[in-house]
Amino acid sequence: MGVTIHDVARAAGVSVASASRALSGRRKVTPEIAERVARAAAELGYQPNAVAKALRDQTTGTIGMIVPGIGNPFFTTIVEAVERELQNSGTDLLLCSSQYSPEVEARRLETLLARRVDGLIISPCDIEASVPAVLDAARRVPLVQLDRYIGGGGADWVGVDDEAGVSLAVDHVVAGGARSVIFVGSRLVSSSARLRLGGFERAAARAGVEARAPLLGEFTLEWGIEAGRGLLDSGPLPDAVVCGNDEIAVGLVRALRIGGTRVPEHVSVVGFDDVGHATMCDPPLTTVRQPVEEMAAEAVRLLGQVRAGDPRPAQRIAIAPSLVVRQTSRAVAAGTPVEPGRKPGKESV
Amino acid sequence: MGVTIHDVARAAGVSVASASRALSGRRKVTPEIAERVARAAAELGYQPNAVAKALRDQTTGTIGMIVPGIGNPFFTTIVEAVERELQNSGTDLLLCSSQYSPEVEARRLETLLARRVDGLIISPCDIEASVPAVLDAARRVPLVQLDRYIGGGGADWVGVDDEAGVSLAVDHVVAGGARSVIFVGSRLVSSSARLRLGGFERAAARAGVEARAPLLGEFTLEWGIEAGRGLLDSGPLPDAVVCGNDEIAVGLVRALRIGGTRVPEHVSVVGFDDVGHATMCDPPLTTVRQPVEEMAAEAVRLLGQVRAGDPRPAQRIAIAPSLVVRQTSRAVAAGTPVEPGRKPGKESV
DNA sequence: GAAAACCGGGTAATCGATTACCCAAGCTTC
DNA sequence: GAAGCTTGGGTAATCGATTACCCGGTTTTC
Repeated sequence: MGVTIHDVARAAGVSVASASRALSGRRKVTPEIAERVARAAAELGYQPNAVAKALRDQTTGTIGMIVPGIGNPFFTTIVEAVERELQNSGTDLLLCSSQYSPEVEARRLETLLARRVDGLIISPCDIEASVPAVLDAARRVPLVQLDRYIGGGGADWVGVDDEAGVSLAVDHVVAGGARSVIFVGSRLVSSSARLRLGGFERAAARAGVEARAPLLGEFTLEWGIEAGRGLLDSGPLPDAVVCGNDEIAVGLVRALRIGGTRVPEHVSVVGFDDVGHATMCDPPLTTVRQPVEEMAAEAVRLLGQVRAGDPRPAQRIAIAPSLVVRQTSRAVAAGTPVEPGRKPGKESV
Repeated sequence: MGVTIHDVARAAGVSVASASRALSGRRKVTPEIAERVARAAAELGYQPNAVAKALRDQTTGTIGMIVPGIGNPFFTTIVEAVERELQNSGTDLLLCSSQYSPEVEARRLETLLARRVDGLIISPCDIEASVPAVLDAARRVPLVQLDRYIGGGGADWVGVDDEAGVSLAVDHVVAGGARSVIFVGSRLVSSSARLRLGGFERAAARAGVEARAPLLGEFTLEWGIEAGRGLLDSGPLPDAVVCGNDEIAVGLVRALRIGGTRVPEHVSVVGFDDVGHATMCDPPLTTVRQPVEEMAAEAVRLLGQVRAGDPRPAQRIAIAPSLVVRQTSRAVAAGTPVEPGRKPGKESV
């Protein structure tokens, strides 16, 4: 291991400067030297040391990305989109997971900064606890928040228009005849969680329908199942459930159906994200689609413009989502009156 | 950006050597200097440049990991396990996806080697096409294959005993009364695909049951659904289906049930991996569990022992899997509940 | 024909952290 | 009291690639 440009230069019988120039082509060399250097490099299997290059150039050609977890298909999808976006720019991605922990997140930020990434794309796991580490990082290096953001502004952000997305969902189920609706989402530790709940409440009020007290847990299938059971156990079902993401929606649908409730005949369910298995579940999920490719492209573009510690006020770029109607929501035209879902066993409240 | 140890030394009024020693503690300094340096470093917000350190030390404190895709929950699970394993060793992980393409994989290997990772953990996407790049990398840096491996040996490997796992599955369905079985897996581009099919055929022969011609596609839910439809369309169903992984199994179960076939009453289905949503699907999936934590621990341990280009013959460490019986396979003896306290056909988490 | 411009090659500085090596001061030891 | 040891600080080399700067030779220009 470790053939350096000095070895190549020696083998080719030239100076390191000539070897470097021949290999990089940044200054002309005679064809003969070019040829000798190329041959020597090939024979020795020379591969430039990116660490040395990074030190000299003061740029590593890498950008860091931190997401809350790689078990969630939404994040893996967006990571893949960012990767694709970076593909031909020659920079590559250092991917980290914060494991939904602000402490781990802060540590990851530290090491990425120590490794002198040229930029950072982060989806901060906690709207409050993530603030200091993210602001500090934004002071040192170009940083763009993607999907989630920290409270108080202070760093640029690209994401979906969560409120608009939830409004689409609410308006859709109301158009399908729903008079009572409920939101099943995650506890309010992230911006997404808050905006989606807020959007839900405003949209329900605007539509003049009954909004039940929301159920808040995690962005997981498990929580969806649990919430579905909870709904079944606690009196008459609402006409529609708007979920914080697809994982919750899939779990919820499953729990409802196992409990004997028909979806969408008894209850409409709408998800959020449209990634992973939304199309593949049974029945296919009506959901709000996040424009992941555009979000990734926009994040990368913005990152190229941001300067570290720029005093310019932070931008927030919210991209419009769209509703994808599949089979967990009632058709708009169905004017049949709402019929209460079948209650299993228990009576309550 | 960019406060160096020189700045700290100047602010503290000492030499860079003293500053370095005070910060690293690798040689004694007077308490007074230690104090002054610590204060200067804190005030300036000094953070050592990992790039410079790496160049000087000839070690980066990173290991690279390449998996075929981060969309597959098996790979994200094993990545998380490796991350956990590395957590307290101070090294961190550069994660890459080869996107199931040997060309992308070769490029990723190049850039990881250029960045002088201290080691590599890779699940090569193609048993044949991945060979040259992986062997070349193994010559330059300690390398351990995890899960999948390349043909012809030449690099150490840690994984599950695929043959034994499939045997468990076959023996289980046979014990449940199956007389005809079929394998639904992936095309034979990876070692896992080949070993699982081979194991299936041998186990079926040993058990003396009819083995139908296998259906081979991708390790995806989509392929599982397609294969399930294919089974329904092509004459009498076998008694049991052994799947190449859980994604396939979940898709297949869904397709069968939508087609009116009852699982496990008409057909038993067994998956492989036991990650992601195996427990959460309906009905919960009987599957072969890969001991992911042990595999990750073993891979990291082995990586610490491997030398680059070691002429010693490559090791293959196959860890024994276990069968997790849930509700997609028939009970071994009629009337015995497979999971005590749970009724088949009723969902529980 | 001389000055200027150009061309292509080499030497050494640079990036930042670490540390081999040197040196001065204070001890110990006989 | 002199030789030797210990202690702790500073100077400069090192890692490898790039490039500012210099230099000798050739070509161009007036």
